[in-house]
Amino acid sequence: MNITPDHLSLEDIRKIFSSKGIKVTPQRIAVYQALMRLEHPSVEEVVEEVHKAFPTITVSTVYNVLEFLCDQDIISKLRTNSGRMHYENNSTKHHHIYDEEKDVLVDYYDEELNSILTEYFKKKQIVDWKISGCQLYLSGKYKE
Amino acid sequence: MNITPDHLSLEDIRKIFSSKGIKVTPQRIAVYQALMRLEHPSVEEVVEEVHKAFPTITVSTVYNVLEFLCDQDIISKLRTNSGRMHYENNSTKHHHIYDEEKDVLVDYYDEELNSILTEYFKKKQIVDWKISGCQLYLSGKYKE
DNA sequence: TTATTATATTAGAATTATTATCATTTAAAA
DNA sequence: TTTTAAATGATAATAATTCTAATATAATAA
Repeated sequence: MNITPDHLSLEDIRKIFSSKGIKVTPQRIAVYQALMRLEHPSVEEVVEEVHKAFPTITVSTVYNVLEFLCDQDIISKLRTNSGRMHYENNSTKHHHIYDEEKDVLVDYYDEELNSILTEYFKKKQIVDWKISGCQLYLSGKYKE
Repeated sequence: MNITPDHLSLEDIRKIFSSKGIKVTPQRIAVYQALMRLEHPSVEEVVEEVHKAFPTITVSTVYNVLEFLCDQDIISKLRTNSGRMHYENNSTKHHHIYDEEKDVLVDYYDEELNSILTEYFKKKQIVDWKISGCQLYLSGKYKE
């Protein structure tokens, strides 16, 4: 079974932090919870969401916390061509489609593709590299 | 046969531009030639290289030309997590590995992978999307 | 060849996201 | 409760990129 962050209670979050020896602060919890509610948000979007529950948190802190959670491998980040950084929970493996027209990033889940890639890179080792991430970055236009 | 930009003469470059109805300017040629000599350079690196042959060109112009050549599908761009934009010729299809430690982008050529992906997305259409780009973005650490 | 004109180049200002600094506060161990 | 290393916050600094508007030029047509 795949535990997705959507199911995490406040106690679960505290546990994730404590188990890694990370101090539990209200700011970290708030940022993590905001990330649970959003899809690969930009920092600006995280700030906006966090402010609903925690109006006094500063932008600095949001930046600090997001970067820190990345270092701890609790969340991950990626940069779109627009130049903004986006963050997301390390839950289910997925890829991204970037909408060039609207400058929007969309999750792309594809279990079959995952298996193909995993299978491929299991047999094919890239010499001299220790690969930690593998994401397909599709780009195009959404036809509505 | 695959014509890679390394083999292009000045006349070839003029032809590429003219055939698309693009004005041929010394600045555009210089930028394009610089791109032929470098591997997915950042704008700063392009500027440095172009300056060797064309010291009076401005940074503005380099930005303009690179963006313009992208619009014309002559070159393409991608952004690393460091935040800088990188440009490269649209020659042979390839992917990228991003070295998280050194903040360096490396080309990853893999014909077998290309066929697998092409094959896969031939049979699997992503509904409501017109996909124009498909790149694998690997990240990790180089073991020297 | 020259005149015309739409387009390209340029210098510099403005913007934007992000990072750095450092004083203040706080979580959690002793 | 006290202690202290670490986290937060206000603000300044930076870096890459975009914008603006004046000037210059490539390519077309006369």
